[in-house]
Amino acid sequence: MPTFQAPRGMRDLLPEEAAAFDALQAVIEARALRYGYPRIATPIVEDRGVFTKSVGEASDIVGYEMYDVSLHGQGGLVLRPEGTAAVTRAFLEHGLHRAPRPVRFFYYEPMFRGQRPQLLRYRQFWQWGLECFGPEEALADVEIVDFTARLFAEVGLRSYELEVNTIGDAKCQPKVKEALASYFAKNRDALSDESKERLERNPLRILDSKDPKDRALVAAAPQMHELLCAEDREHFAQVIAGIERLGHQYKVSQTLVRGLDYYTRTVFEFVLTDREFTKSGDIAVAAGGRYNDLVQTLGGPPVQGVGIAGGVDVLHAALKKEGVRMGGATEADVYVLSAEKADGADRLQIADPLRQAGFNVAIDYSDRPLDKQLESAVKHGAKVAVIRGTPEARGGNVIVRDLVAKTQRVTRLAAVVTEVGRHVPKHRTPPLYEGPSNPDEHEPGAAGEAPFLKDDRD
RNA sequence: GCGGGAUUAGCCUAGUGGUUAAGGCCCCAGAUUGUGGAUCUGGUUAGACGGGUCCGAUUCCCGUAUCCCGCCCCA
Repeated sequence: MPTFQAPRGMRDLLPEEAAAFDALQAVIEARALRYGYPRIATPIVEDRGVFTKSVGEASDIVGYEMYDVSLHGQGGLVLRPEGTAAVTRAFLEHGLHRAPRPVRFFYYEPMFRGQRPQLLRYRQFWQWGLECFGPEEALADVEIVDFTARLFAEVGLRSYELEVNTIGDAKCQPKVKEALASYFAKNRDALSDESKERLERNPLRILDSKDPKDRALVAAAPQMHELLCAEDREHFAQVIAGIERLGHQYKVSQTLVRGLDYYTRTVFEFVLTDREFTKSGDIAVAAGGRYNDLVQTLGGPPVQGVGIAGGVDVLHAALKKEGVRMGGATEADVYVLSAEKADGADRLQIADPLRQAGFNVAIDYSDRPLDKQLESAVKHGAKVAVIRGTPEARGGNVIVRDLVAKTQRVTRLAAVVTEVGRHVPKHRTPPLYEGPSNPDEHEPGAAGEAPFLKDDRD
């Protein structure tokens, strides 16, 4: 029995799953770049205040879901429970509120919340996210929804639906809360105990209560959109028009509110609809919204923003359920074996040019009989065995054996790379630098277009 | 954080208040002085952890841990 185990709600990603997470990151990050959202990485640990100020003192995340971090008894630090506030902190710390707007970020990072683990709810979980600082235009909200819908289409997620709503801005939200609070206060006795508390803390949250008692009251409550200002309604109308124009399926839910205090106006959730995931209530695969006051809340100038966060663990599970394959091979294509004992250096020497050439090559370290080594190579998923040390594989020759076709040929050492290449693919090493090519190399008219137009003012 | 269920080897499953806890898969080795996934034989590995009841517990009870379900909340 293991003496240690991973902490509650935290798990290991074994190679296959880790590869899937890497693949998801690559796809999401590439798309983010295509939308103009470069990656930012912030520390896993942040000042507690970053979240208490932004997410809301009264929210559960801040209340009791944050992990304290201390060094030599010096506290005040927490494991970040979400990305938006952390990215906003970085945005301000580096003076990026003075950078050309909008300022856009993508992130893909683990988050930590001390919540009770449940289906697809972990204490350490991965989120991808987008943050856009600057624009007040509804277009930015629409683009983020568009990003997510097209991302899900690209990776093959089908069973989800999109819900959108608006909850008003700083001027308006207090009025909405007040109106709802007074309505629910009048019917206080009919509310669930939970909602009686919510009445004090955040009456908006009563709207998405699951309790049947509350739901009846909510159904008869004043409609959110009737309580909002004209500007909020207009902004929301533009969001809806944009989503519609792009042909994305959506549903307006006037009871959709979010648990984080910083949201203003637009809020949205992408919720899984597969039965396996709806058994236990809604599971969001991505959610976000507009946060027009967050930057100010954290001590910056008035800069509006909008963003989204998606659960990688959730997305991974949903895609798996839909039969989508993710991640590259985790096993070497080529195995180097030998019938000779204690010739490890020779095996490494054979492997080296193959590796240089881009093949994934593993070595059998043992002096076991050749049949054992072959069996082991097959069990490790190898497609090709390179065998040395047999009578025919001497004097500068090795055997290259196709383990799938069960055919082989004796090959000169100098030709091993070529021969192996007939059976398994080479893998490209990602470039260390992927910048613009030398502009001087560009030849005007090379693609058939006319040479650069001359500017008459010159 | 609150409530309910579960926990037998690396994995899946059986069984029992009483001597060496069973089987399958996996893993290791041998049959096969060396070309594989089969077969046969052998081997390693277990009742989450800590208490209690009892002559004796893996089996009954309690606590703790983890997982699952519901609530809260949320990606």
